[in-house]
Amino acid sequence: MAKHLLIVESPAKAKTIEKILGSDFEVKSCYGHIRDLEKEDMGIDIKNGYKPKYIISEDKQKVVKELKSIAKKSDDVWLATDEDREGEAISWHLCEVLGLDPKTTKRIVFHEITKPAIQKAVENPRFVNMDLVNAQQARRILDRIVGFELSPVLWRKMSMRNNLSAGRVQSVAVRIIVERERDITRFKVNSSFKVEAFFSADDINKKKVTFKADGPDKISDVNGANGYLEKCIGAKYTVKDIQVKPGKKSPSAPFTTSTLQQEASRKLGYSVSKTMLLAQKLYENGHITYMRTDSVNLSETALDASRAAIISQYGEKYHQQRVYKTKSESAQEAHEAIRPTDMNATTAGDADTTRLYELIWKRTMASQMADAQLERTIAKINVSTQPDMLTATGEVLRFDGFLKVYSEGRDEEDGEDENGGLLPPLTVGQALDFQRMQATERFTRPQPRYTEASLVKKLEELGIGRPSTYAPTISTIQARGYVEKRDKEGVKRNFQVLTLKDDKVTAVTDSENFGAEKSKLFPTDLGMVVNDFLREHFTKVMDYDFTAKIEAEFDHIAEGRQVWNKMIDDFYLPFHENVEHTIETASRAKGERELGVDPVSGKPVVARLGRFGPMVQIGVSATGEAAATEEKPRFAKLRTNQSIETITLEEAMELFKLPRNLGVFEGEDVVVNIGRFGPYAQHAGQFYSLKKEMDPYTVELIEVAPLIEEKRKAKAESEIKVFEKEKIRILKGPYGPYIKQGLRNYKIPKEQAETPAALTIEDVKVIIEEAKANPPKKAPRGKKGK
DNA sequence: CAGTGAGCGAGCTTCCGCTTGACTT
Repeated sequence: MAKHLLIVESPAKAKTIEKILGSDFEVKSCYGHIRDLEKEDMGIDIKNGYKPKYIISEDKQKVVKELKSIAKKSDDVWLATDEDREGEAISWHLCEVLGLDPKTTKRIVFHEITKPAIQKAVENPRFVNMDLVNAQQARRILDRIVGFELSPVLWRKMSMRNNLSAGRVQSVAVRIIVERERDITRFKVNSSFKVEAFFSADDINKKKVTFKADGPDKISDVNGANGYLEKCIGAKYTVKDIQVKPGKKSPSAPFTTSTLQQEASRKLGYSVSKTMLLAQKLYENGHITYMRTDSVNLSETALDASRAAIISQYGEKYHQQRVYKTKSESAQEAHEAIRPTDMNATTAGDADTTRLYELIWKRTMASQMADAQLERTIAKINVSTQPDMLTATGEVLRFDGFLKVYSEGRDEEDGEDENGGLLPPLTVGQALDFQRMQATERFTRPQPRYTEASLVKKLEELGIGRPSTYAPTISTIQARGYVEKRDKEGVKRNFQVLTLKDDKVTAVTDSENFGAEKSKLFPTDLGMVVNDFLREHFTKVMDYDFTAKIEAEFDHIAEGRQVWNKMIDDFYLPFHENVEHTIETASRAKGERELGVDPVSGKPVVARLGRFGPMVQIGVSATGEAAATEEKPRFAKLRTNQSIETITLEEAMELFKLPRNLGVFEGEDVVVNIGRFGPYAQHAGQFYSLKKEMDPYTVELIEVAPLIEEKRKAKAESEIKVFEKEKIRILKGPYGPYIKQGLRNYKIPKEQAETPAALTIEDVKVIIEEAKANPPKKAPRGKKGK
């Protein structure tokens, strides 16, 4: 029997540490927080100094019971939760629950799971730091107050749905998305002309190659561009000056949670939650260190291992030991950076997991490798008819260094500044062989919409959220319907190109597809209306630096310079008064916007958020007695990519043209409309998707009728048996026969699936009953309890 | 993939951070 019980947060860590410590210690995990504020009355006794009321979380009952029984049998208990605010609080909660005295119970900390680190920790135990615990309690209580007081305000003041929420982190995340969207809407596109000249020259092997030189500053309009090219007709081009400058590139720091999510998104196209899921697997299988971290630090053992791997694979000159410092002020650095546990392992699990592992491996290697050495050549070219010179730039890699294994991906925001590759050898005074010059119209671009990963980057910069909450926060704002992840189709745009060749300037109009985006975050109308409401009434909490400000106060509490419930009191009194005042005075938020008047009836047309989502409306809703006499207003739902903020009167009027009744086919009306999945026709209770070339606004019955017949035929072929009265059908599916009742499908048990036509209605009912009795449970993420 | 859209009001919803399962197709 082990003498000491040592408790850590993560079970995967427990296993490793037990091996290191040997049989004197039994190492168990508590799986994170074991207690939380109860939900009734916010779990805070506000009148009594904000005394928190904790309960053991339902999903931790079992864990706590087990820890209690082992603790009883052990000589003593050691607390080895993470060394940060949350970890300290977990240790204190463990003391409370296991009946330990925080003043005497041994508390140890380490930042890496290596033998020397753990042994050193065991030799230097301390006790629970109550100041730090109080800082955590203040954090927890403030978040509960903000979340549980603001959300109910939304329930009362929003016209839509009832699972709305607001919080210190999520509401600011939504604000970031909303403001970027409005920047894009407001953005004024400017165009200008960029001049490029093409020359040919001999390369080192006396072969002719073409190289490019850039013209002077951008020219603002087509006349200017034309004038510039005209002036160059017949000009002589000579090399005036050549400069060669050395340069270097350095590797990035090893991965933190946030940078891993960004790179996996840019290079592998993984969503933030996919990255975390795969990283969790890698961690549990012992391939990488802990994946929720804000530290860029590598342990001594990791430095040694990567040095050995670099030297053996690439040689001594590729190695350069580096120590990185965290830029983020909010970092708590309880763990190491994310790195492989074994630098010699190359694969780990299935293809997707291995790709993520390789990314981590390469990034870790590169972080300990030498700089890449560059040589940049800048040649100035004189134009005999112009005062300004052209510039040709070339870049050559002299030593690849860390680029041998890894180069970091780039966000679109970083812009396009590609340098040409190699320039042919040039000498000062050399006359150049001119081929052509062209002035191309280019357009300014607004900032791109956020991806999940670039939103995480922004949140981290603002110090909002923690590594363990980035992925859940992004899920929450989508689940609440504030933000949508979707693609945007590009639009065709024309641009002009002027070309000077053979002493003649010619102009052509070319076209490009622009503005196409994939998997970007768009605010919904609900998101924008909620955001505006919160910004108007709760300015302080919605400030980008609100978190930073309160974090500074939590630090004061942690240093023992401030009393935690005094800090909460200072926040709560004005905040709560603001909540009460808003409930009393603010009107319901609808985001209403007048678009103009209906040209036919002369009635006003408005766009607003209705009870069932964004809509446009002709005419004003009348209430009371007037309602009986006045003509009712007409309503139309907005399409998926329309917004009440940007929809025009013309677009709104289009919406009222649908649904269209095309006439009668086989005794039933055919109605076309645009639904959630695109344009469709409805006939005799069935839905038929329209073909791409069919426009729901103009399509005629003659075109739609064959579609219905064709689909119906295909359907009949897949039908095995139909029970008309019960509206149940047995159908042929790709995985075998199945039963369809309304929208729901039921699998047919194996034995019966062989002769589906033999099934009676009684058999079918039994199958459905049984399927309903054992419903396939869907596990809602993060939901616990009933 | 419908239409619904005002207001009444029972009974519901909600936060952030720390950890993993246990579910199907």
